[in-house]
Amino acid sequence: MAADHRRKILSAASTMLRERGIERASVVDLMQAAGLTHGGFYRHFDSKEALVAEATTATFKALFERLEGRAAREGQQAALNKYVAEYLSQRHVEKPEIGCPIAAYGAEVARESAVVRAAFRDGVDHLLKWISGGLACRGEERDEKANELLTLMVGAIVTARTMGDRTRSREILACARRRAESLAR
Amino acid sequence: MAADHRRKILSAASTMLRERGIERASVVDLMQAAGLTHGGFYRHFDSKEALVAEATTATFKALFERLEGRAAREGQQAALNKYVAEYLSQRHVEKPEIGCPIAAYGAEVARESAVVRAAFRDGVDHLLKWISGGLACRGEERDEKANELLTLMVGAIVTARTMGDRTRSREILACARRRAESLAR
DNA sequence: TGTACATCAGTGAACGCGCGTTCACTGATGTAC
DNA sequence: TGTACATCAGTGAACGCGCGTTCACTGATGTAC
Repeated sequence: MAADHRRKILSAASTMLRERGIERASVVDLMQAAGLTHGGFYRHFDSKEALVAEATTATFKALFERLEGRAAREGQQAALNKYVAEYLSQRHVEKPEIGCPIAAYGAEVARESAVVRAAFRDGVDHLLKWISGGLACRGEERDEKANELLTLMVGAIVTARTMGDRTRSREILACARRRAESLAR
Repeated sequence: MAADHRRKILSAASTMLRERGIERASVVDLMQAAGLTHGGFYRHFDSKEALVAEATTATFKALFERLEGRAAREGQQAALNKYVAEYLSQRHVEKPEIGCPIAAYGAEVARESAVVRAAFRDGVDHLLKWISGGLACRGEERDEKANELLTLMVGAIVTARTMGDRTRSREILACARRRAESLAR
């Protein structure tokens, strides 16, 4: 029961952090979204900061489970291509709450405590490794391409989200997709 | 005197917004940084929101003045190359307060009011046009390259800042720089 | 140029509000015999 | 299997704090004659 509630809080946090950012995701709202009252929060987590770190880890973990499941079924290259296509979509621009945490609150993380930054960094590291594993080439070039690809994807979503305008954000996505395809093939 | 103070508030806001993000840049701290007490704020601006919009416009304006000054002196292509080199530098990763507002608080802007989003969008639009003007190629390809270049730059800084680790952020910058050079030549 | 008055920038205390966090309490869960 | 007790998750009121904003007041600036 308690463990179940803990999972619910983490899941609500995972969503709300990406939707609202760290600062605007309050403990009260979070607990309400998990179907609880705010007082019980500290039975599960030492502080909001600790929750943010753990929820970030959980968000990345859920992503990797999806990615690795796909890779096992369809192969690494196909899984990477699907991930890139999903990432560079209008849907991702409009639904930060189910999307990439780097694009959603990466900029905020730089101003957070060491615990949060460490959780985030581990996620980014792992993601880079996974992307690298799905690329056709070998050696150093592979890591370089993975860096460029992630950079391009994050930048495209952040920039597209600032535009509001669908036409402009579609253009930005289309340009990123073109380059991503040439990197991933 | 009053106009001078107004300018000082805008300048302090321009810096502090990039350093701390929108939420964490409080009116009290802002006014103190401008050498004033917080009470007088509302003689100059209707609300914090109005200030954020105007400060964003001012930040972009200052950027364009620098860029266009350089372009007049050294030519558009040279000015673009210099801008890209400055942007994709370790210094930019470590000093958000004097850097690009898109990388610093672009992700936050998506959650702000229409006034703030409009100010931001105008800045991004203008920046894309300026980048496009500095590229060697012509026509549609030029706009596409400008989109990809800005996307790459924003993504590199956001991602590098989440890493904390200098070695990793340097790698990310180096990869982005390599691609940027091939786009800008 | 000098005087009288209106305007308005700036001060600092105060406002209500939402935040993260604490705490006394309730009641359910789980352990010991 | 049943009873007694300890543990602990969850509630909801309350805490101090910093936020954006307001306001009565002060004093400097600027205009009118």
